[in-house]
Amino acid sequence: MATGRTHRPATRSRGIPEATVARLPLYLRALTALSERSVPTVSSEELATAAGVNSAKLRKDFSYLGSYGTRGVGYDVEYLVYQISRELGLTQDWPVVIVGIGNLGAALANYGGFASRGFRVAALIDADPAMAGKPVAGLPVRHTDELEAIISDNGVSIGVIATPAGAAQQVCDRLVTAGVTSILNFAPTVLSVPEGVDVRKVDLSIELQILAFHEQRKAGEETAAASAATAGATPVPPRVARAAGGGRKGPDGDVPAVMPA
Amino acid sequence: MATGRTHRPATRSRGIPEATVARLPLYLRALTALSERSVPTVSSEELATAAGVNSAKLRKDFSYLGSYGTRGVGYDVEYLVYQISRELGLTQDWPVVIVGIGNLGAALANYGGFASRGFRVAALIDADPAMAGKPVAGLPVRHTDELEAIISDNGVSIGVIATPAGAAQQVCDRLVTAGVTSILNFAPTVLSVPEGVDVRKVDLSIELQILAFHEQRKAGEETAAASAATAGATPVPPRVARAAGGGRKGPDGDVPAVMPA
DNA sequence: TTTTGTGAATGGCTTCACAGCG
DNA sequence: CGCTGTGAAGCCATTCACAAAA
Repeated sequence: MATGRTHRPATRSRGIPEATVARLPLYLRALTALSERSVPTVSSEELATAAGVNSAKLRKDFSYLGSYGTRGVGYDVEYLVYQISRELGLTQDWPVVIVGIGNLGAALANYGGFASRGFRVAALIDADPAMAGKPVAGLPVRHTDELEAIISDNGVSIGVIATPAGAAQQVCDRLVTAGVTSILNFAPTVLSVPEGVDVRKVDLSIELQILAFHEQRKAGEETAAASAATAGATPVPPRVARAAGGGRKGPDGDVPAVMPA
Repeated sequence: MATGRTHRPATRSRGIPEATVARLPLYLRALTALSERSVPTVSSEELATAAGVNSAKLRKDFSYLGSYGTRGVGYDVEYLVYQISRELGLTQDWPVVIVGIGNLGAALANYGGFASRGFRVAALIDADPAMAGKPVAGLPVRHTDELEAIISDNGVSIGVIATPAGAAQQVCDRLVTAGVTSILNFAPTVLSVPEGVDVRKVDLSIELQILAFHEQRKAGEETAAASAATAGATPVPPRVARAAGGGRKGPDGDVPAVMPA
């Protein structure tokens, strides 16, 4: 429906696998902690434990960046911190805007993890005129009308969307038109963006749903048919146009196989 | 160091691939939207577009759940909503606790996406005595002392950690001891948990760092050596015990290759 | 001897392409 | 004839295991 490709075009980033890129911030965090304790060197085994991965994976990841270790010794902490920071682009200054200053937007504005990694909150933007001028996390909230000006004045290329779902696509379009090319989306919607724009999505309820899936599996081993037992407000299992017999059935045998009346 | 396995033991969930499980909530959201518009059936192509994936993947995902479609027609929206909800365990009621009622914790407590999907916030818990009793999102904040009692009184099996990093492991240990077996962690730390406990991690700054990586790649095509140009407060590139020559170099040729003095 | 760096083996996920069913 | 369901192929990521370097 919208413009061409959607949702992470996965631009095969020159050589470094996407999975490795996603782990670099993890390594960086562990290394920073070591650096603060003035630990000079670290082995792949130790660092892997601290980052919560296994050491073979870590060494392979680092091998994509270059040979930065010393055999028989390990990795120089400071040097690795620098190399990974540079690889991630954190030696630069990245101005970001946060759009949608509700509970979540305010939490993001106050989050210390941004500033400490080269991300500078250039502006907070909200559509509510009553919010305009009110200080949040030490910054005055600006009105949406100013969005385009703020983006171009500050050379912002990364935008964070924390609006309600209904407003997200519209905000996204304006951000992109104004020159933003990377978007972190907290709104529960799939955003359409033109080629060349990266979108990453964080969805709080999706994570919980994944946990619930596994949780259910754990419980399923004890209580036999626990499905409809616990709830007090489960809606009626909908009947549906669905033929009996034929293909494979649901994996657990307890498919209702409801027939139309 | 800590107890046995760490960070997502990836319990090969009987039949359904992890990647598929992670997409089910996405499909569910798209289907719910269709359901609200009273759309009776949907093709894999349409639904895939709405969910931001490609249609072959969607069909393969659904094939793990069973044959719920009708050839030549598509999928019955209501029926699929029910099947996916059931598969994810959302037909049950899941009481959750949120520990750490700072900015983020409050945002989570107010987030509507939980309640609408079977997750009921059973309690908000904070270590600050000054917070105790104060209402947040309509619930009184309880003190950490009551944590164990709250968990067992409400049969809570899912916990959300939104504390500062320093407190996270301790809170995690107490949650696990009290009976929680699934944890959603917003604190920027790797949590150690015993076998059988699932942990999922949401890290706001990691997502931004991944975006910065790609952003840097985009910019790199235009401005040649942009690395140290923009910043005004970049710390000194650390010198380090690193021999010249030998192995492969960094992928972009501009490795400083600093020598010890 | 210790620990890295990496080919080779393995396993999982995605995509293709089409048989089969309605 | 349209669209699902799915083997088969291809791709990407993880893990193994060891040669090479310090």
